[in-house]
Amino acid sequence: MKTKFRCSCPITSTVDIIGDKWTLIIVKQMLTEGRKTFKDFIESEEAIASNILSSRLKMLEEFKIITKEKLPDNKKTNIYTLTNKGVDLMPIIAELSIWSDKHVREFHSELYSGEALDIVKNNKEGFIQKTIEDYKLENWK
Amino acid sequence: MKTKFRCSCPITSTVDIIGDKWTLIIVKQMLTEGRKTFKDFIESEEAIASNILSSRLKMLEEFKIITKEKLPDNKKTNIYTLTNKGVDLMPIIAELSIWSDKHVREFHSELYSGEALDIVKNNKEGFIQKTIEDYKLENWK
DNA sequence: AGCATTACTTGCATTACGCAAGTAAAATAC
DNA sequence: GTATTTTACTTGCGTAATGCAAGTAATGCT
Repeated sequence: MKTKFRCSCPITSTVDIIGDKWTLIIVKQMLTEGRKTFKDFIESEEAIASNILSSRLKMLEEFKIITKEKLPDNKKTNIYTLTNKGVDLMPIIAELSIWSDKHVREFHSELYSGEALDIVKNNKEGFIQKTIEDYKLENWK
Repeated sequence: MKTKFRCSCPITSTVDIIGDKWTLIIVKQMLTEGRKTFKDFIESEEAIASNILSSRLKMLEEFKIITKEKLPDNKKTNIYTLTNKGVDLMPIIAELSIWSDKHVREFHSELYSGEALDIVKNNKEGFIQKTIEDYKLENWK
């Protein structure tokens, strides 16, 4: 997986990295669903295939968006953790959810409506900061 | 091109629509580069292939993100215009540029640094609103 | 010791993307 | 008014990304 940048446009270059069907979904699952192991991701609602997951985790590590480590008392389970670069994707994820709530519902009536959506709509910046803070407290011990 | 939604998560559903290599690039070109015809997009720096462009424009029309029309004095050139749903993608695009400026530069040293980036960093909300306003004034006559 | 779990890899089918060429209709040039 | 160019595509084909099912190796659990 060698990412080639199409040009020098910052927007296009970000899409070159995270512009696929799975990368942001994995980051979302880490930030908002507490997933951190291979198994966690495999068992998610979106049902990513294990080969795709494997290649994406590798790519995310290469770009320093996540780190991979083992806990001292378990030599089997890998723990994937978002770096600062990774949690900084939260504003993008928040905007995706806002756009969805406003414009996707029309085409997808079963879209989830929950408390988190109301919070992000009423206090976007606060929600982003709190999600990041909570993630760090829980995972950056 | 039939978009199937993977699940009821708002974030995942937005990625189901715009999560590919080209969709957001086309929207960016409309909002920030003034492109509006097939030719405009073909001639862009990113150099999209004409068959991909064609299929994306169709998809964007189906999702009501853009409209297609002809000017009264020209029966050949189609004008593509962002709808309200389309311009509402601007916050996502702004966040992509911010993340890029902060975290992509490390891997892509030729990344463009321009006035627009400074503006978006200093006054994100203002920049988003002004870009949308300017687009509407120019294209929604 | 034996079974289950975790984190993968491998093989193959399908869908997305990239490149080159071709086409039809309208606009422009002569 | 005929010829050339322009615009907006489509078609064909090769490569890359994704999806699905099965297999594997090492660790942890009983």
